[in-house]
Amino acid sequence: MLPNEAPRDFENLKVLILRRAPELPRRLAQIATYALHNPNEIAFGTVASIAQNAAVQPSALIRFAQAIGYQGFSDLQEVFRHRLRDNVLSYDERLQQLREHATSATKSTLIFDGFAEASEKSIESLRQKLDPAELERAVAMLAKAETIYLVGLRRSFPITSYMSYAFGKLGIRNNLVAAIGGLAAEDVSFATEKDCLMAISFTPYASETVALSQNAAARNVPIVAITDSPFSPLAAATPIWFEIQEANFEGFRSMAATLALAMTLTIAVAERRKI
Amino acid sequence: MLPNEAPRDFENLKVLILRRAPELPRRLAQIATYALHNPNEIAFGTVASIAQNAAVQPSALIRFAQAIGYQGFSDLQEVFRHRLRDNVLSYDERLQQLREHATSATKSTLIFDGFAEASEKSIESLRQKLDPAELERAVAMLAKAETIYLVGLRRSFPITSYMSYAFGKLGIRNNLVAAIGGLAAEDVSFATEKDCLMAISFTPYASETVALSQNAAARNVPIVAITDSPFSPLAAATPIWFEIQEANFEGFRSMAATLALAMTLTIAVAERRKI
DNA sequence: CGATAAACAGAATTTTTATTCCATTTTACT
DNA sequence: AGTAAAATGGAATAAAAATTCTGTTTATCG
Repeated sequence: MLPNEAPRDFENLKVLILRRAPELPRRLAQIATYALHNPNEIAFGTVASIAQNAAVQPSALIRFAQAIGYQGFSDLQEVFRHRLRDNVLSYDERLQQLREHATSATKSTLIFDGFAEASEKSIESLRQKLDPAELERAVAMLAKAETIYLVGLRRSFPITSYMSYAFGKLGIRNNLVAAIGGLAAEDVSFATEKDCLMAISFTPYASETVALSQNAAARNVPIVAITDSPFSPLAAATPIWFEIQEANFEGFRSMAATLALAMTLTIAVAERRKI
Repeated sequence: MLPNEAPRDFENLKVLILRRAPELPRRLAQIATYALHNPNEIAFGTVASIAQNAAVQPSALIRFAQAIGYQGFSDLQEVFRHRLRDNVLSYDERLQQLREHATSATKSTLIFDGFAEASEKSIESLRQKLDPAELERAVAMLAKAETIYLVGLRRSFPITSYMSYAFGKLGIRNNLVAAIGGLAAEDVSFATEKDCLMAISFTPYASETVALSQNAAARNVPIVAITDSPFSPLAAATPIWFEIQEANFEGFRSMAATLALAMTLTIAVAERRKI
């Protein structure tokens, strides 16, 4: 072992682990991966608890620590703890710090800060406005559906595609309506009163989304909508809808709040179904 | 002592300590002050070390913890530690907190709160870790590309599809690689050294994404990657990559930080091109 | 394919750490 | 000021945790 192994700060430790990992035995390499993935777990856990979570023997943790140059696991753990000791501030403290500093060096980080802040604002604002009763009704309606049809184009497509992925994972039948070659209309025409349509659209409202929703509404297909204004054509056509006003940065709207709501609906529906 | 003392979250604990401090015996009040001033010390120290720093006897710490309603010092310490973990409060903890506050809420809003919190934490954590120089390099590389190839499957697909939409709006030539019918490989095989590949993948890494990236790397196509660990196969194959560890709620990872970074890259590239 | 060394799991042991107990001091009250 | 109750310090004990050790398995090399 070379001199000056066993760094006392986290950054160098990370480098060390990365460098040594490939040449470590299987089980120890597994621990290396786990450690970088779950630094907080290492910082707070006990040898026994970490061993359990990482699916290794307690003794392997000590061997790992010693293999990369520490005296024992506790010695290594110190470094993980140290990182949290001075660095991590509470939320409020961090936000505070940010406003005071605003030391974004480059143009790119300015942009990132802008989006980060827009995201946080959007989520905070939705959190305050979101009506629990409305949410419950939407969840109930979606949970009852045989098939959930997901309609969202352009800006909204990432959201519906996420929902489709998550519903799929959760074993909930869904149909991601993709407007390729104008076939969208046919997809949705299969929807019945026993299904449910989830429509997402923001200004300027994509005409297909609006048309599909109105068509579905006319055929008594239940609809849940996410949109950005009570004047949206989606709101007009739909008894259950959520208003989300995303904060924007330089004209580019965040999507954080919409995404959070989409995830909520997805999981809540799955939970509801389980009962 | 009223029922339901002993909060499990730091915010309420702070309130409790402040409320009880005036009526506590001298030595215990001293500990109360010390605890509020040195939360990290409480979180990481041992009874003996904290006692020394706070100039009290070890037993006083246990008495303090019990006096404000905890079973022992370790029980109290848990709360101080929890604050530093980036784990979002779980269901149970939220329900608990709710009972303490006597606020009415539905299951769905609990889920929403969970995702909102996870999103905020993820973004904050990325904000701290994001390296401006790395970001600049990524932007420069993407800005130079004739065509930007976007690769991301499953969980990552919403992100790449958003980027594709935004790039399109901004008049930046891009190619959203969709792995439909195994055609993805052909798409990317057109990429040359003058283009750039943007690859996004998280555990468990989609094999197509990894294969495409490696293939592109072998042909000297510049690559920018977003992934969740230095051990990720994407990190190995790529000189420029970003590590994002999204906080999760009940096992479902937020995507807020990834999305914010994606938006940043998109806009920053457009800005760079304008010059 | 067999021998040797490395890696490993799990139990045993040692060390560290939290908690309890009790004698002494301080405080509050008459 | 005297007494009872509460608070405190510090040692003793109990609990928990880290580390070491040993027999067994797995990999490596001839």
